[in-house]
Amino acid sequence: METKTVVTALAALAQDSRLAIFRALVQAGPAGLAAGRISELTGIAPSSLSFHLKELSHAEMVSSQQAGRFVIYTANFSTMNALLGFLTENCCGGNPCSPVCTPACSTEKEPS
Amino acid sequence: METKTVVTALAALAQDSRLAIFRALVQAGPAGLAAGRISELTGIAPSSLSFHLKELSHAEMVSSQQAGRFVIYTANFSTMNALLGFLTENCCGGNPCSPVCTPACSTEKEPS
DNA sequence: TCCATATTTCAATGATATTTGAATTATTGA
DNA sequence: TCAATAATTCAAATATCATTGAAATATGGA
Repeated sequence: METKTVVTALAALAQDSRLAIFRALVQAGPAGLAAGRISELTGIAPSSLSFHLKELSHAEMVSSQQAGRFVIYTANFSTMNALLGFLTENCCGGNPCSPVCTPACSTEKEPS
Repeated sequence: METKTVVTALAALAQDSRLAIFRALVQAGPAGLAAGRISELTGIAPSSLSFHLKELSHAEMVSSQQAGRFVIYTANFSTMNALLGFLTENCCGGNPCSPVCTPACSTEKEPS
């Protein structure tokens, strides 16, 4: 993972609303959540939510797919794990560090 | 670790200059680096560096100590580990996908 | 003491981020 | 088709962040 990508991913998570969104999606698992449901769960206004989801998408922290009238968002576990990998290697190097989930959390589909 | 603290820590690392500073300090290990040395290594101007070091300090990602004319900065590994702990917990904890957590780093240093 | 070095602070500027509400696009069902 | 629902886009306002250079603080050595 390049540092530019890492900074983008970190910045995506380094914000109250977006961390809340991402956590909700992680909890929801591979099934994901519709945008409106995320709005309900987090109390973020739709237009603001759209803005943040776009940020998270751009950072490839979440994926989305249209389902009828709904847009379903899912946490992108592979990016999350790559980020964790980078942080563990580069920011924990040569020091005692905690166990990390290596591949784990595989999503059903991988839109690329 | 509270989410407010997490956001602060993530925001501290979510910036080119600060990620570079932090990585340099991680590489330097417990001995740390003087501010001027960090400036040399990263090419960040002193006043800008001070600003970023303050951000990192405020997020408790680095610690500092006066040593004569120099101020020595060191990476704060405990905060980093706490951050990784939070992120892995939220990545793999209590969600539908069965987590398979394995220790990513042994006690010995591995060449990367 | 005086001067050079190391670092921080400050104010000003420019650049990004965030939120809001209104307007827009797209889909479903009657 | 029309009306209702789901979500996004847009522009404007506000807030926060990052960089710069000059000035200030502090330490060590001649």
